[in-house]
Amino acid sequence: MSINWNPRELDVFLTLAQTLSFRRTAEQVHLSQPAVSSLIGRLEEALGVRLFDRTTRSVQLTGPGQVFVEQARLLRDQSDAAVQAVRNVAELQIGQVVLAALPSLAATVVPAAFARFAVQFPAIKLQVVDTLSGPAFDLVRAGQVEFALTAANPAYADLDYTPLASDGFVLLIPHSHPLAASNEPLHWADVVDLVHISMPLPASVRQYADAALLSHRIRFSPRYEVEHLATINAMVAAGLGVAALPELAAAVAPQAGLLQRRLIAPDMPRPIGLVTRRGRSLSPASAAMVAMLGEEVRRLVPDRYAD
Amino acid sequence: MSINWNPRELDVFLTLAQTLSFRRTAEQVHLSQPAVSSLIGRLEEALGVRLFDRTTRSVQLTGPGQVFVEQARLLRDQSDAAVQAVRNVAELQIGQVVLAALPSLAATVVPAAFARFAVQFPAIKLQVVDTLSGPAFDLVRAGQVEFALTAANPAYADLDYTPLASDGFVLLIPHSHPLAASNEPLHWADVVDLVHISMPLPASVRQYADAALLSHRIRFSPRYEVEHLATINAMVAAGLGVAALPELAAAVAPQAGLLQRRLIAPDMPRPIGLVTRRGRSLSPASAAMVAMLGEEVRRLVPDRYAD
DNA sequence: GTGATTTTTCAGATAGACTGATAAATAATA
DNA sequence: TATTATTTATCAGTCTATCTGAAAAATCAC
Repeated sequence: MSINWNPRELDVFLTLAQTLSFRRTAEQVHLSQPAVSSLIGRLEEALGVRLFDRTTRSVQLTGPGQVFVEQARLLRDQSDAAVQAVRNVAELQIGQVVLAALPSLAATVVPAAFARFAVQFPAIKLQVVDTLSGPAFDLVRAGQVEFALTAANPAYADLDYTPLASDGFVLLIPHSHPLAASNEPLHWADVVDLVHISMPLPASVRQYADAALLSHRIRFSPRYEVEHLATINAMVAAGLGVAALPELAAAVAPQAGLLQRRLIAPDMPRPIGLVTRRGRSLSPASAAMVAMLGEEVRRLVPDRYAD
Repeated sequence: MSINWNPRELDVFLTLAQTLSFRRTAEQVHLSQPAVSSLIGRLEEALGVRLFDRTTRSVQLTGPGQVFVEQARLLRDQSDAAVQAVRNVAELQIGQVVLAALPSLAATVVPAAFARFAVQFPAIKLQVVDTLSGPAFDLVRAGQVEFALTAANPAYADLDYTPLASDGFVLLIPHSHPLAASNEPLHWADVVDLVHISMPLPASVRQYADAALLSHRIRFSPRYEVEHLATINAMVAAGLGVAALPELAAAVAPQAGLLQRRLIAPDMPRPIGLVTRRGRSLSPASAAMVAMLGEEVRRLVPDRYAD
């Protein structure tokens, strides 16, 4: 049924249909004249139909030949369109990026990266799913997002994980605070007894901190508990107390008049990285987005613990 | 820009996209497995895009690969449609026949042939242009009809002419007429003095007869002149006289009770044949129609003068 | 680590397409 | 009518692209 032509053959056929001369066609398509003869002959044999009435002095399209001219034009256009469609994906002229990210990342590096990406590739649709670490892995595995920006999780060994940065704890203090004098890392033990402002217990940030500190036998009891990071920042700036937060959370609602000092002993780095389906390459659009996200993450949270 | 794919390659690609296994694809398309590998590799290189993410344990379509699946399906369908369209013309599933014919032929052999043709090839459109000999040649030359069924004309040497039959004169007589006794050809000289019924002078049939007889010094003066062949037949049948008509004209309105005897001395055969553009093959539909017309002509008017 | 399965790589074989030369056909010209 | 110019078809030889079979490399399961 199907014939084994290729676009080049169609091109030669269409050129002949236009010039009605084997010799001139041969010149135009950069083939010898016998090659054009046999190519048309093959096409006719494959179709089982004579496409040209020809003598040594005249070449004319037959009825079936005229029909095939229309069909060949359609085929050539379709062929070019197919290549173009694939190239468009490859060249970021079309496509989409769908990713999952932790709330703190979705509120910091993701908007920054999206803004830069949209300028460079305006035709790509962008979508971020704001979710916790566990569901982020599930979304990647189910193929609902192409990749996730989240904390490492050894429970999901069937997915690929590429570390980008480490999210350590910092102590948020006002400029005027005595601890603002130095830049050295602080020890938890030296600051737990200060007046702390934190989020309510159910918040993942708080869970994470409490659990980690507990394993180091440090009791952490903040005096103020407020719902929003912006409120914490404002209260710290107002001098009501200090706040121990993951670096990324501290960056969510930046405010003037605040300083950060790293908290160690224990150092509780949370490795932030890229989660993808194993053995599945990213779309060109996603690959470009990953590159930008990486830059933004490193700008905000230097990976002090890398290798 | 354009890639040198062919339908077979697309087929292999689509099979691989479905099976997601090089080995099984190779089996299905009857190729060795390395051949499938290199074929996909060539396709990827030509497109400049990776179509499959593959390890030795898994094969998955990439984003661009998915786009190309849709495009390849469209291309394959288009390719099949192209072949089908051409074959439909060739196999008389679609198409048209447009021919010119002399009035006497358009009223006799053409309807008979059309009737048979329409039964065998119901999808072909049929059209006949009822015209005189000169315009018939012009219509063929201008390409407005594909061929013409008409009398030979040496003035149009640039067109091909294929003789089919000869239209000689017959004398139409009633059964009861004394001349009905024999079947031998009659001599014009023996019948010009009978009571003749004919058409008016402007009619081509009459012009043709008068001119030919004049060149043989035979004076022809019919007593009755009527407009329609059917009327002539009826009058002859009623015993009002006889009628000298071309064989084909006599066949236009056949009537019971009439006999024909050939008229000779002079014998005035008008060669009836097929006129086509030189070096231009007929469409399959027209070729089939020509065959049927030939049969009908020969059935009605045996070519006594052929070769 | 071992074995089973699958894809990739490689070397050799082959079919099909291209080239150049030549033949055949046709129309114009003498 | 013969000759010439031009064009397409045919043919033999060469070459390239693709195929096959064997072996290597990679990956997962046990």
